[in-house]
Amino acid sequence: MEMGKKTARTTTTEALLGLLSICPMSGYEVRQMVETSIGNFWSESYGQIYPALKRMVADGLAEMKETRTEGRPAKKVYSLTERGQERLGEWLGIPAERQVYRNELLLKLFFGSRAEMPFLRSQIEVRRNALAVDLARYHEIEKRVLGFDEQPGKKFWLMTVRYGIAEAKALMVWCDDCLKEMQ
Amino acid sequence: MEMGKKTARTTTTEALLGLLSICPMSGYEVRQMVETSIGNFWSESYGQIYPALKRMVADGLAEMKETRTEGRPAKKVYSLTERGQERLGEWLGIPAERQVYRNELLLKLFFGSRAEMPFLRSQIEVRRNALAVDLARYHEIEKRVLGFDEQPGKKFWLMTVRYGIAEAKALMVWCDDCLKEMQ
DNA sequence: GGGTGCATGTAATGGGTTACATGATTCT
DNA sequence: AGAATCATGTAACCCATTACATGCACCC
Repeated sequence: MEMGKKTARTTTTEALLGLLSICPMSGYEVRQMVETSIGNFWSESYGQIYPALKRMVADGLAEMKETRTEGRPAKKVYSLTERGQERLGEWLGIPAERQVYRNELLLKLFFGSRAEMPFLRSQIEVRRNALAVDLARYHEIEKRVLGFDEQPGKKFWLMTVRYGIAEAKALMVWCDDCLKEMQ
Repeated sequence: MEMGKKTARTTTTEALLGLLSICPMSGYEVRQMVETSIGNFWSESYGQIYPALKRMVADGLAEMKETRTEGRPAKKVYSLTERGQERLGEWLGIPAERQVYRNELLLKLFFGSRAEMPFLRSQIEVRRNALAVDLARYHEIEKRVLGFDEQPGKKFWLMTVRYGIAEAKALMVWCDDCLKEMQ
């Protein structure tokens, strides 16, 4: 019953390995990075980040150096150790698992016959609008990334952005189809 | 900092309200329903279902009746009360929130410059294949649902299936684009 | 007697967000 | 003096999965 998965699950630690591989950072900067660069498909809160960084140092995956900049509070900058880089490499080699994302909109839609049609339509309209906003933002990001100098990460960042674009476009079409159905 | 969301979050209870509105069921049957009908966009485990059903009875949202069928273990069948139906209606009226899904594949891809290209390609190939399998299954489901008699839920079930189809198709194209990029 | 499917549940564990708590520095 | 931003952390809580525990009924 309800079977065994030996959980080699991806977690905060792996995300931090990746981020620190781009450049050494403090916990606060990690949080900002998450929001500005991988925020479209990943999230981390302080409550996860700070303890994880500590653990990584304890496990020999990262090193900490306290630094002071003129006119700023002191900060603790973390960088990967040799072992941390190895660990990152290992993790990148394991195929990503697909968990079932819980999709609240689809759940509500599935029970649509119990709802009032106008409410339901508005559900879809709200989503369509949100997707349009996303799409515009993704195009912005794409343009910005295209402007970067040639660097190793560039092509991969573009791929992640284009995932967002492909998904948003497809789902907008789906929304339109649904709205037609609901007349 | 890290702001207040007054959490009217969707949870097991709401999903159960919906499922029980389709027909009265036992916890065991709920689990089966989840796997066979909404499993593509929702998940629930026994560890959630049984306690939630109990709570719903305590909150006056559902009623329990123990029934015995010849040659089967006894089971506890739950059905919605008046209040349960109202609660379902209210929930259906609230626009679904979008949480940021954590997408492990994109996370790995974002750090792609630290990985070996063959590993990375295989990540994408694995995903492409999984999507193809999904797509075939969705088409199967679509065909089956189209065969149903006319009933209130039918058009909504089709919408949820077509969401899966739209998404899978778009992401397969994305996979192909990525693979071309990675040569 | 043993495997399988039906059926109900709890406890341990994991992983995450939110709220709380504190403090430096800079700008207005 | 007060607001905003930079900076670090902990504790409470929530929700979910996994593993464990039990038992009936049926068929081989």
